[in-house]
Amino acid sequence: MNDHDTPDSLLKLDLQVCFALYSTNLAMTKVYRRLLRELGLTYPQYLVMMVLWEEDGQSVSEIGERLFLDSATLTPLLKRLEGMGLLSRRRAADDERRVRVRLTEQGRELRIRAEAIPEAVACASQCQPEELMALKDQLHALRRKLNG
Amino acid sequence: MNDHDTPDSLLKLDLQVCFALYSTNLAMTKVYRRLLRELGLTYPQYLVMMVLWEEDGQSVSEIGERLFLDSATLTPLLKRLEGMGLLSRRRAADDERRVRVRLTEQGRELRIRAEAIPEAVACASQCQPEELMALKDQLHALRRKLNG
DNA sequence: TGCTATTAAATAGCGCGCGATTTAATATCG
DNA sequence: CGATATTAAATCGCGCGCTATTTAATAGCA
Repeated sequence: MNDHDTPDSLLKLDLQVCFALYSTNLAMTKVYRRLLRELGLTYPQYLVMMVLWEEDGQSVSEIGERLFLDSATLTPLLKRLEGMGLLSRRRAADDERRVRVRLTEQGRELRIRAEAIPEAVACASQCQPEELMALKDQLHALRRKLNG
Repeated sequence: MNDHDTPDSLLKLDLQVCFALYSTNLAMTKVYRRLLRELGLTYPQYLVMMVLWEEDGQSVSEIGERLFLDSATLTPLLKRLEGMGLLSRRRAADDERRVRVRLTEQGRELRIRAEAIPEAVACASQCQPEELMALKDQLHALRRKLNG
């Protein structure tokens, strides 16, 4: 039975979109898991490292704004990265509520090894750049609407 | 700096797609969480219920194939749904390795209350049906490539 | 100044998702 | 038949992601 044949096609359609989002995200995470294993990182940890590679010394909430995550998720994650020797966490001198997160030398060096990851993921996706660009834009638009 | 200005634009582009997928999925889950709270379900539990509403009496691995999940995820989840009185789990008589999952009367009845969910999600997404359809197809295509 | 409100981060508890392993039942083959 | 291989589900341990709450520091204001 096709969606268009049912009176509630709109309802079923969006369900399929949400499940497509959910299951594709699982598939994407699996690809990253395999690639990131040799770096010793999970995908969320990799995202945090990328945020810091782009701009070091951000606070927990600044990182959270970039990644749409809060301190309940980030604090334990950052502690694990700290335990691996990739970064340091210290209260800011001017405002001791804030915790500044700084890369260690080892954390900065990891970037070089991580630069092979995107190409490997692109290879696994086997998509044309235009497709990926279009998909990205649609996802961003949907995210904005869902968050707003 | 625009992606097109850098020599590694392809690499950055796909990163953005993966993060878009990740963060949009988080946003989608948040919307569902609020809507599903009154039903007492999480989004993965809701997915399992939908699979069973569509065809009752499936085994754990059959449910898993539909949802791209394995028994390590499903067994505890199904036990929770069983504890809520929504379904029963029993070893199949003809092959005692398999566990048949059946909806209870209460589980079947929940479907009526759940029918309001898709419309509410569609409303939150504020997208045109054509957009959602296009997005769904692109996600399915990407998922197939990532899984394959 | 001193009081309250707000903010940042941390914590506790729960439910996924999964890699790895275990247990038990069935299938296969000599 | 019996030994081995395969399969289905369960189990264990870990890392998110989140709600709700707590702790501590700063802001705002009489």
